[in-house]
Amino acid sequence: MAERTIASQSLDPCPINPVVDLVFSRWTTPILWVLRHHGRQRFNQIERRLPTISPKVLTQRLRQLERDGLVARTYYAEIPPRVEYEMTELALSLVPVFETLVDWSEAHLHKVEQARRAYDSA
Amino acid sequence: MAERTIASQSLDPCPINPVVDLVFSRWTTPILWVLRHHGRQRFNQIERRLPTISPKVLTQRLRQLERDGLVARTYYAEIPPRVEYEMTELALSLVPVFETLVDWSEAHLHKVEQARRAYDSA
DNA sequence: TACAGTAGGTTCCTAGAGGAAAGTGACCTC
DNA sequence: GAGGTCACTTTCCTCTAGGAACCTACTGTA
Repeated sequence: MAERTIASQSLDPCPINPVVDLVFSRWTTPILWVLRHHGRQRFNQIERRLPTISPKVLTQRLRQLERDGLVARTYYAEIPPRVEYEMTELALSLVPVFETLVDWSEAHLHKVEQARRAYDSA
Repeated sequence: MAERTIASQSLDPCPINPVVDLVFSRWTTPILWVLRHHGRQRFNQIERRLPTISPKVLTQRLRQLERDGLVARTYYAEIPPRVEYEMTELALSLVPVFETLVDWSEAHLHKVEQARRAYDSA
């Protein structure tokens, strides 16, 4: 490992922080998961599939996902109004990321449980 | 996370939530990133590389990572005391996950910026 | 004598996320 | 005319993660 100056030490950002803020902030992965596995969904459909989310927070998250280009919102000016949400192509490009995480969970998550039990008993 | 019980699994089956809570909670990826790219590090070395973290929070995060089996802590009973932190094998198994995220960022993150500009100008 | 380095611990406090519950408006049903 | 549907919006409130500042014991150094 090469010598580094003090100045360069502080300039050492974690390059995955932006994508972590984007994809792994609260409720975003459950929402994307619902849209991925159930296709286009109306607001109340998503709400029913995520029983512990409040409508205020669901609205906030969907707006954020729409602004980030991960969710497409389609409004139908009917009475009563109808709104449908679906994943964009950009969000679909995240599917391999999610699959990597699922694979890691299946292979290694039990070791985390083991480590916690060992730590707590010591 | 406490509500993620058997009952909610049928309605809320996002299987990556546990690993998200584990790996992508605040400060954990920057800490792991520092350990990955600079090897074993002492407490103050990590602190200097993450200029905006407070010592209290750094202690909390390191304890949590140690409990989860992602970081190994070695204490040397010298005067003044010396403590070194390093990634465990379990944490090293996450490296492909991080690389997947880096790849996605390089390929797609600029589209998020575009989407935000388009949304904000509309 | 005074101070710095070491790895944190402790106390106090605040900003902000997020939950609960009620409201909105236009229409349809009973 | 009372209530339901839909997609939110608004208001109020609580909880907690996290920041700031200070403290610990011990020694080497100026």
